[in-house]
Amino acid sequence: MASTTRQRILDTTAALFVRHGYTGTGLKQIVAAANAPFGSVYHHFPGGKAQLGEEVIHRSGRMYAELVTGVIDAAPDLLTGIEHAFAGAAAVMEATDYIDACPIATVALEVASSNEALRRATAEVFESWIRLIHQRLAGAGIDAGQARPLAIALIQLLEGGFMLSRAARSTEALTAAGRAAATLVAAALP
Amino acid sequence: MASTTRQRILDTTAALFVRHGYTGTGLKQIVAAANAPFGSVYHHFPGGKAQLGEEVIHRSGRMYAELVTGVIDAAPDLLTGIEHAFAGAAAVMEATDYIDACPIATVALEVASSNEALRRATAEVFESWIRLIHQRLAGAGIDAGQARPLAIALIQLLEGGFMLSRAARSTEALTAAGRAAATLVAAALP
DNA sequence: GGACGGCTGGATAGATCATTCTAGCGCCTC
DNA sequence: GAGGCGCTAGAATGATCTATCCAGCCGTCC
Repeated sequence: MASTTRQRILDTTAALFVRHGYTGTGLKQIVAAANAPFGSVYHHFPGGKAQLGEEVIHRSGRMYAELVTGVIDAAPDLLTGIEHAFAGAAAVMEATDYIDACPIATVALEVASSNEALRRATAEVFESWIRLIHQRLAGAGIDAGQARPLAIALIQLLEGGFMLSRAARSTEALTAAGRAAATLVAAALP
Repeated sequence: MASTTRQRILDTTAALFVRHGYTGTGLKQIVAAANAPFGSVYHHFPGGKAQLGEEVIHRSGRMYAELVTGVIDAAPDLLTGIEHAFAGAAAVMEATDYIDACPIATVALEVASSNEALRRATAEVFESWIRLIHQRLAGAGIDAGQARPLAIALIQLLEGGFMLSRAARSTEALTAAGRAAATLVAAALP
């Protein structure tokens, strides 16, 4: 029972969403990759692909938040923590052949104008990320008025960095994003 | 002959790509929206959906570059030009019910790991944008070593701003992106 | 005027999509 | 040991997808 069928479906779907997005990922493809029976999808997710997608978005959002905040909190100070996060993202991208980027970005853009439930799910994930970064910025002494827009900008740099890095198959964009992020944080620090 | 069938197909496909992405847009959907005969798609684009997609990416990339550089160059100085670009993007988003964002971002993420030809097309568009912004930064006196990574960061802020704005259906993210962009440019200016 | 070719209009094929349904396996409880 | 139920397994369905193919329209050029 190391992994239940349900968990395997969730994990596999998350991985396929990163590569091919929501509409580009088929249910048959999911069960084949997860070594799961087809019927189990509709047993565990009666709402079908939409419900599965929603759970994957929330789950991936939570897991990625833990990963990034873990990196930031492990650093001696906030600025180096931010730098580590971007450097780590670049390293993972290179190591995974420019596949393992943001787990929900592709889906977020795809569903923003076509699926209200999924759009809301991605919005909730982004908002939770903003809050987590905001906390850390405020904790480092950045004043309230600046902290939230700065948190948003940092996430945007990361997302944009993933986008350009994947397209160009190069870490240059993420390196540039990390540099810009460090500049912004350093300027806001008291 | 105000618009040829071929142009109408290209325009309509571009609009649908923004909303639903590459895999989410069907050929039948395109010809229906473009009021074009089905056979014309394969007459004008013998390579099928892939060729059509590639042309749309390059075409949209060129048009959007003209739009943004037009806004920047019309401003009295670079810094206000950048600010106008972000403010304009936010205004367009709000006016179009959070649909008209970056014309190639959705497709770029979708095809990055699944369609090499299209991935390369998006990479070429991003690279051309980087060069256009780079020129203007260098022209304003920002030194060569800083100008390129800064150009990349600005594009990333815009792309990330679009992503978060569309998801949240709010201009907050684009406003924050514009503020961060202005901070970065101001810090780099001599 | 007749022929040719670019373009249109749509039927058709073959694959794949999400979804539903039915049957049966295996474990847990009484 | 018997009954019930969570879960598995896959067939069947109808819609939709890309792509091919062919017949006909219409302007242009011989």
